[in-house]
Amino acid sequence: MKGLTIGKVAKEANVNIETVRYYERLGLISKPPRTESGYRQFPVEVVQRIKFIKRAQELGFTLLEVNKLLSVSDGKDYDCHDIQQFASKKLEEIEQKISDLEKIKSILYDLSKKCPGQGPLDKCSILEEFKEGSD
Amino acid sequence: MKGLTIGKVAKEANVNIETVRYYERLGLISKPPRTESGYRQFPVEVVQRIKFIKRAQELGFTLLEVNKLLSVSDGKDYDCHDIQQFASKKLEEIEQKISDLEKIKSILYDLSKKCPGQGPLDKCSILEEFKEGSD
DNA sequence: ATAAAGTCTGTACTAAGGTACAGAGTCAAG
DNA sequence: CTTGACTCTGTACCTTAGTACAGACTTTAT
Repeated sequence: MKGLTIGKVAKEANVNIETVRYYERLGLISKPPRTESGYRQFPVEVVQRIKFIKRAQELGFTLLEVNKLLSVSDGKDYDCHDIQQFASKKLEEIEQKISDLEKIKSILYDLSKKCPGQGPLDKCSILEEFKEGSD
Repeated sequence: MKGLTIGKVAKEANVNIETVRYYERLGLISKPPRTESGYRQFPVEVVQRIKFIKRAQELGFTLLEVNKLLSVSDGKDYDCHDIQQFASKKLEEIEQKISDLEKIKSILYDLSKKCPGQGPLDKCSILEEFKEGSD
């Protein structure tokens, strides 16, 4: 068979078959051609695309946002102004995310450092660090 | 009234009143004392805590994960081994998140750079960059 | 002292992101 | 040439994270 069956795609991308169909419905991946009998024939790239989607989700982007990200990347019908706007907004968000993650990182670091020394470790408030900049 | 009413907390933390109650139910914030008549009296710190929760969510942590993060930070019933494990697992995840975010960042950067020069910008695939390391 | 605004509990609803069938047809291996 | 593994569509269901009342009580502002 030409192209990948849905089962292969799902397996390669580490997702449920239904998830693939779901993404197709949402337009996150494009409708693949079908065989005579109606079986989907996916191009191999779709696996990469699904992995990207999953990853972006774990980074806190919604499927809608991922969709836009991908559409722009696909060169879909957006004008330059639109893309500039979108990119710079996302960039800001990402900067903030990175900086907050760095904070959490250093907190966790402290936390685990305090640990082997025993004690109730009650003064390691994660919140202290977040007094500024989280809002 | 001693402490903050639920309405004040919600307003300060920029969330719905119901969300505050919801978090209380889940144990993300502890049950506050009540007035004679049953009104909640929240300590001011709760606002900070809720902001932290919201922020962590935007970074892709589930409420369950946030709960653990906070419990550990609160010095709750975990032994050192537990905390070490947890912290190092989370640290790894965070490192990965940061590195993926950096990737997306540079992609967006490229995207917006290509833009003013017009053209269909069809070769800026976000996916190319994700071939390795996303899984 | 009375209205408006706030709060209480409990239950029900929503939206996002899937997941799980049922019932029917298709493909591939022995 | 049949049996088991796949796939199809469609609908229903699930979890997470809230949100929205209803009906009753409390506080506050005038």
